[in-house]
Formats: sequence, structure tokens, C-alpha cells
Amino acid sequence: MVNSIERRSGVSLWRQIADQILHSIAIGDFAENAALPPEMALAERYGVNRHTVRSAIAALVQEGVLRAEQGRGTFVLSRKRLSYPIGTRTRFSAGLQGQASERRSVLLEAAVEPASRRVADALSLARGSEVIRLEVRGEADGRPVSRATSWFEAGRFSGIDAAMAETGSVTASLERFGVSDYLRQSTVLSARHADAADLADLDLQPGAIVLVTVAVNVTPDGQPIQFAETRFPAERVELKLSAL
Amino acid sequence: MVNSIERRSGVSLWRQIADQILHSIAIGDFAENAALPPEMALAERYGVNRHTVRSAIAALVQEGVLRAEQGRGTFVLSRKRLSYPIGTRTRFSAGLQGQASERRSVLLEAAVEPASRRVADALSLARGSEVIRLEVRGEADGRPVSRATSWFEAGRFSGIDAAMAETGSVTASLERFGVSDYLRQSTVLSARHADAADLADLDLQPGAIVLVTVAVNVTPDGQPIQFAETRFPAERVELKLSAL
DNA sequence: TATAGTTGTCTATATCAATAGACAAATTTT
DNA sequence: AAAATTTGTCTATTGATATAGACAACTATA
Repeated sequence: MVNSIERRSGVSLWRQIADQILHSIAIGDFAENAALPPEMALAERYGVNRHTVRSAIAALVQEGVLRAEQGRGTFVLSRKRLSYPIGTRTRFSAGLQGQASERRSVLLEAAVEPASRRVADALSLARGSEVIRLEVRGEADGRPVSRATSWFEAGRFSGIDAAMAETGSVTASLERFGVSDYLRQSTVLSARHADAADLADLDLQPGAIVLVTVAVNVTPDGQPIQFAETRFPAERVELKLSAL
Repeated sequence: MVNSIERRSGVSLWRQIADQILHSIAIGDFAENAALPPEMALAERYGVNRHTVRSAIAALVQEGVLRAEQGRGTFVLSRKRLSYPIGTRTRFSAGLQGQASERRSVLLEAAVEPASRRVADALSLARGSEVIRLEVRGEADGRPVSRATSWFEAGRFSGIDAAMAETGSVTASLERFGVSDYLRQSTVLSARHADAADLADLDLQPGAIVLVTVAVNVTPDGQPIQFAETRFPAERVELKLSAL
């Protein structure tokens, strides 16, 4: 595995090194609870000055990934990335058993709007039809692990915002509207830098990367009911694709 | 959709703006072949100096996403992101029909090595067993769209590097070893900044983001045959999850 | 206790990133 | 032809990033 660093890239060296340390932890190169190599050793490995390594470590300490102790060393805190299952029957809470003791969804915002072309196409509605937009944050053990924007047809699902606020669950809310089962029709995956809103809502450090899923949920007979874009912080979450 | 910018983040403003412009193109905010808003307008929208916007545009021109014409404007070149299908029967070339007229895999490197813990676990081998590592680049219409590192048990698949170089296909190479069918046992998805090797192999600009899949392929009776980590440039590729 | 090894802090300097303003060059519109 | 619009180039200045070196503070070990 090549570890290397690009200069004048628009991404500062300390941020690149922080990313690589995170990656090394994720793939098991740096064991949890163990000491990181000394700053001087890291500086040599990455071919940078010790102070640059210190900036990277400071960022990771700030993020709660590392703990530095003067005279002793810098240690990896044990926080595994959440492995989030994704498939045709993905639900937020299902499948996270054992990985987090406390999970919940928080409704941040709800609004009724005319559908953009993108949303209208996905839900098979006329352009400009009214849709309900929900902004929801997913948390596991108090840490934000997802940030979803979803759209529902306003006519059929009027009041789903209240149901969502009350139940904290999309599945439970949909049941109130007679949707007892639904499937993922399609999921498209991409990745990008977190924007300012995601940084705030997901409690991320600037420069963080988010995984983005864009999905359409349908009833078993193929009727689209929900269109959703969900952002997952790449440093905390990996997506595990489940067959079927 | 909130467009905003973070300062002193370790990611330069021009890089963040370049990312947002890419994103805007991807979701259709800036139509293809159409003119981007003038530099001054973009500078206002993002709350930065015009020169900073120019740096972002220069990077995207360099990447072949935009074309700037003095006196006229800056234009979006039409290059859709490749939608790469992924599921339990994913093959590199299958499913890309119609999106790219010419596809191929290039073997960059092959080596026999002792298995790391990660590789040995995935392939159900003893630690330190010999494995063959293949480094392969996927191309579509001459553009690099994937970069895979895969491992095979050395005993069973001795010579697969030659087969791969000859056929340019993992599926065809495996057939020579009596593997007529295989499935994805598991796929785990994450994202990070491209490292130096990927930047070079995928012809990316520094600071680019890659989608990373880590997958185990098994025979229909569950025997692991291939462990692979594949990096996809997020600016060129999205992953479309196919049910089953 | 003395020594080596490690993180923490300070100063200084050089380079990159970002802002600011002015004007040139090319194109389109009036 | 003239004016307005837009990209291209230049100079100058400020702040963030990165390097370099020295030494303090703390810990573990010989």
C-alpha cells in the first residue's frame, strides 16, 4: 500500500496526512489503543516536517480519533467505523445491532415545496407538484452518522413530518399512511467533500468526505413513495452492501 | 441545496469551489454545453474573490470538465459520470453498454507475496501464505475509471497474471482455472482522498476523492477466490447498486 | 538518579492561498 | 462604431501552510 503526499494540491499536507492516518487505522495498520509511531518517525515516513505531522495529529485529536500524552506517545482511541448495511430492504436502525447501543433519528426540518425536476422524475410526479421535504439526522451512541434529505408526495403523505417527529422512524411513519412494506428501487452512490450544512449537522471538521446515496423507495407493486439523498461521514461510516 | 465554503479547513477554497461546481454539474444545476455564470457572479455566490473562482475554474479546465473562452464565457463540457453497476454478479465490463463505446482493463503490475492478515482473513488462508497480487486499471473511452488491487491464492491461480495480461478480463482469466461462475460475497464501501499512486494511475488532480470498494468474490459453493480493493474516481464514476 | 525518548512550545523564515485593484483582450450587444 | 460584458494578466498585500531549529516538560527505563 503506497503512502504518499501531494504538494500544492489544494489539500494541505496536514489534512492529507490526517486522512492517511485515519485510513491506516481503518485497515488495521495502526492497532486500536496502541501508540502511533513517534512524530519524528511519521514525519520521515511522509517526508514532511515534524510540525506538519503535529498539525495532522492535532486535527485527529480534535476529532476524537487520537489522544496525545506528553512524554508517552499518541494513542489510537477505539472507535470503529460503523458498518451500515445497505440493500433493497435497508432500514436505518435495522442491522446496526451490536454496533451501537443507542440509535435514533432526529427531524431537523420539514417543509412543503414544489418538486424540482430531479424530485418529480424520481417520484413520477408532474414538475412543480407539491412535495414534503424532510431533513433528518441519524445518530448512533450520540454521534451523527447520517444526514438525509427526503421527499414525499405532499397529497398522499400530508402530516408525515409530524409522524416522523413523533415516532423518529420513517418505517413507522409510513405505516400510518398504509405503507406496510417498501423496497429500494435504486441506489446510486457517490462521494464528495462535505458542504457547510453537512459539516454543521454531522459535527465534522472542514475538509471531511461524505458518502452520498441517492435512493428511491417503492411499494412492493412498484409505486415510488420516497426519494432520498443521504450523506454519511466517510470517517465514521462504511456501507456494507448486502445481497438482495 | 446549500452551497457554502469553509475557511482554514486544510482544503483550499479553490478546491472546495471546484468540487461544488462539479457537484452542481452532476445534479444538473449547470447544464452541459451551457455557460457557467460569469466569474464575478460565482465569486459573489461563494463569497470569495474572483481570483479564487478563477483558480477553481483553472483546475476544472485542466481536468477537462470546463472550457474557458475569453470574452464569451466558461462552458461545461459534456462528460457524464459513468454509472457503474455493482451487485452480487458485478463484472467490470458488463452493464456499461451504451455508456462507453470502448472499455478495457490494463494489467499494471503483478507480484507474488506473502498474504497480509487482511488478505489472508478474506481468502481464508493461513497468514503468510503466498498470494498473487494484480494491479489493474479499468478504462472507458480511454479515460481511467477504476484502479483495482486484487489478491488470489498463489497455488491455485499460478499464472493468472499472464492470463490477465492476455485476455484483459478477470472473468476470462478465472475460467482458465476452472472457475466458470463467481459471486460477490461481500462489498464494503468507503471514500477518501486519492493517494499519490491513484492520482498517477487514474490521471487525477491532487485533492480528488475516490470511492473505495472492498470485495470478496466466491465460487457458487462459497469458496473465496478473489479479494479486491477497487478505487473509483468520484468525479467520473458513480456506483449504481443493483438488486441481486 | 541519570538518560533516552517523546510530546509541547516558542521563534524565525519561506512558500502557497486568498484578497484587492487595475487594466488588457476578446466577444457580444446596442 | 461604441458600449457592455466577460475572460486574461499583472502588481501588491495579507494570512494560512510548511519548514527549520532550539529547548522545555513529561515519561519510562537503564
